[in-house]
Amino acid sequence: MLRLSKLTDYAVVVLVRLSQSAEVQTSPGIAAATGIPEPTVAKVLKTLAARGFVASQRGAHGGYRLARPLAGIAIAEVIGAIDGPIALTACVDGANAGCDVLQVCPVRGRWDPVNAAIREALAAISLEDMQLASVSRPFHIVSLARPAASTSPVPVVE
Amino acid sequence: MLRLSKLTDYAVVVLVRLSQSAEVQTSPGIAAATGIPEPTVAKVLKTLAARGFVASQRGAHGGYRLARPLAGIAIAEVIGAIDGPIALTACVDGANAGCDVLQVCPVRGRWDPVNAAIREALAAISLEDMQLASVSRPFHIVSLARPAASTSPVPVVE
DNA sequence: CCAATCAGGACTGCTTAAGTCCTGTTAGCG
DNA sequence: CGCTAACAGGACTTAAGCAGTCCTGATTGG
Repeated sequence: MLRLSKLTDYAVVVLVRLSQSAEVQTSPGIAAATGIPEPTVAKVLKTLAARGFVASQRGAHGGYRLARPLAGIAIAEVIGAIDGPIALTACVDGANAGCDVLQVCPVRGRWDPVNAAIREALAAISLEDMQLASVSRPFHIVSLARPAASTSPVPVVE
Repeated sequence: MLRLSKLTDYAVVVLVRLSQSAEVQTSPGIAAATGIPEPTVAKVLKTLAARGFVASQRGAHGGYRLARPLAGIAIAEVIGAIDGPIALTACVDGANAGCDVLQVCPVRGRWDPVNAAIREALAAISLEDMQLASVSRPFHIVSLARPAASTSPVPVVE
């Protein structure tokens, strides 16, 4: 499915949430605001803090705040921080030892341009872009992969 | 990791292999040539046949052959056929009912431009492109995600 | 008629991510 | 000075998805 991990999705949600206030916010507070389970929020925030996306304040009345503006954070960075390097197959990134079909694989290493293309596409979109899209447009998911199956009525929030 | 399923990787290998001969090729033969386990090759081929990428000939002396030229097959198509639609998160493609944080999620549906960007990138690369790259360039995997950690000595094939 | 081959599905084991919990450290406040 | 609120960091458990295998049936050439 070319699936992204949920943690990365959560990270984006949390970062956008943090951007909505200059004050420090606690992980329980963010959990309540986003609906994401508190331990999971804490886990994501710790990772984000370790990677320098957010700054933490320990002790009573502590919490987290953004360390960098949303506009300066590319999706690719968040994915790289949470999910690891962007690489579609295990063949790349030097871990070739585990590939049994290496000797005869006709496309080995050829995913590189594909990976590069995806990386570029993800580097060109910042979190602010996603947030702006959220404001300017309502919620429509048609014209994507599937021809708008629309199984369930989607509640549009303006 | 933004990982692609192995089956998709296999599908690409198998398709490229099929392109190297106009004759029908049996799944055991392809398995032997590619190093991929035979049942897995058969599984991939069945899917590819169902999606119209390859044509099958049943009975004795049967086998598979390409139904379309490599140049006309985009990576995105193969991924879509094997892995399902290209969508990074479960929020898209109409399956919104399962998202618990839907009501408060500030970026819901905002992955759409990201998905679209990736889809475009993958639609622009054909299997022939990957094959050509394989011919024109040797095997070097550096200058990718990681700064060439080179934990294990990678055998460079010139 | 027999053997080779594809078609299609069901089933199982494994890998990996998601989620939870525990312990330690830091900082404000009474 | 002690208590409490909050982050830091890791270990652990569970669950889901996928890879891989196998079985039965249908088709076709010799």
